[in-house]
Amino acid sequence: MGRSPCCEKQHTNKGAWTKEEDQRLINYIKTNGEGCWRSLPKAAGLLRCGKSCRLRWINYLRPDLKRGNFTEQEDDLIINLHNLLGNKWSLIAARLPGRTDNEIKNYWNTHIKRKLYNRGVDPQTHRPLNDSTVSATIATAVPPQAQITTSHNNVIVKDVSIVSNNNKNNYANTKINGTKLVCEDSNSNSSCSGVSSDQEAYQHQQLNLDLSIGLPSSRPQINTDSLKLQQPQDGDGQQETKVTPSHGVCLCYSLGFLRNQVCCCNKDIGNTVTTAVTDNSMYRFYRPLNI
DNA sequence: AATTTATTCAACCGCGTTGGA
DNA sequence: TTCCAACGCGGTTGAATAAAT
Repeated sequence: MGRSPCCEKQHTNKGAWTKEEDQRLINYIKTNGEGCWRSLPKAAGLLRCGKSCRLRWINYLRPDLKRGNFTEQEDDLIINLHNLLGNKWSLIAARLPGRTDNEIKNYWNTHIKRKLYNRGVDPQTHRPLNDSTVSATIATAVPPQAQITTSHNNVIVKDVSIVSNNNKNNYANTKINGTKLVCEDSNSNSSCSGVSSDQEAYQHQQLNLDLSIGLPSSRPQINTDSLKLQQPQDGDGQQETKVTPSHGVCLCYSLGFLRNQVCCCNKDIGNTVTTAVTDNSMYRFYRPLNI
């Protein structure tokens, strides 16, 4: 059994694309537009698998691609977005015009990982390499796809917006900093509420959480020059690297049912995770950026 | 100059998701 | 509701190139 192959393998080319193949693909897409990748190779006269054509176009031939080295600003943005999203390369790429998910993924693996290691930061967790203090209690209480990080005394649960079940009865039932959040289907006139409870275990039902991430509309862009790198020397000769952002950065996790919400917060919130309920049953979580 | 090792990145592969029949 | 083709994503591979010996 198993999945059938995406195309006939016997009569397809593999490996590097030739200039002629590139030109055929460009010409075809210019005339007919993107899409219907399965039938494209035959229509374009290419002995390639549809997937291969799609990848070649998206990662290399698209006219809006930016070529050349990544800038420092792009580096910082990638690091920040990865901190938020994890290895969601397509989501990260969506915030970097002209860059592809594949390009960013490669760049991450070859450059940024090393850069972060040199800073003493674990590229997966974005925490200091010698910091292993994650609350075991909370760690067992969040869905497997969520990411947990700590910032000072706060536990930050990220990436809880993976599952979406539109128009069904949905329950988001999770616990952050001892506050259990319940979000129910807006179609049934219910709303989100925060219920303090340190005792209740997480019960992961079906999440219906929209994640929107954006810099606050009324704030200036992050000045990366203001991120101060400190390397205090402790008694054992071990070094601990801390990066102290001079501003908190607003990261809005919108849990609810309205899409395309734009962050509207404009308050400095220091180093704590705070929550607020908006009038459209949205929860927003703010945290300072911690590189 | 030749060989080995490391690095980069385009391309592939497999799997999860989506949407139409 | 179920099935399945197509799409899209993330992890991995391997050829090409650069750097080191």
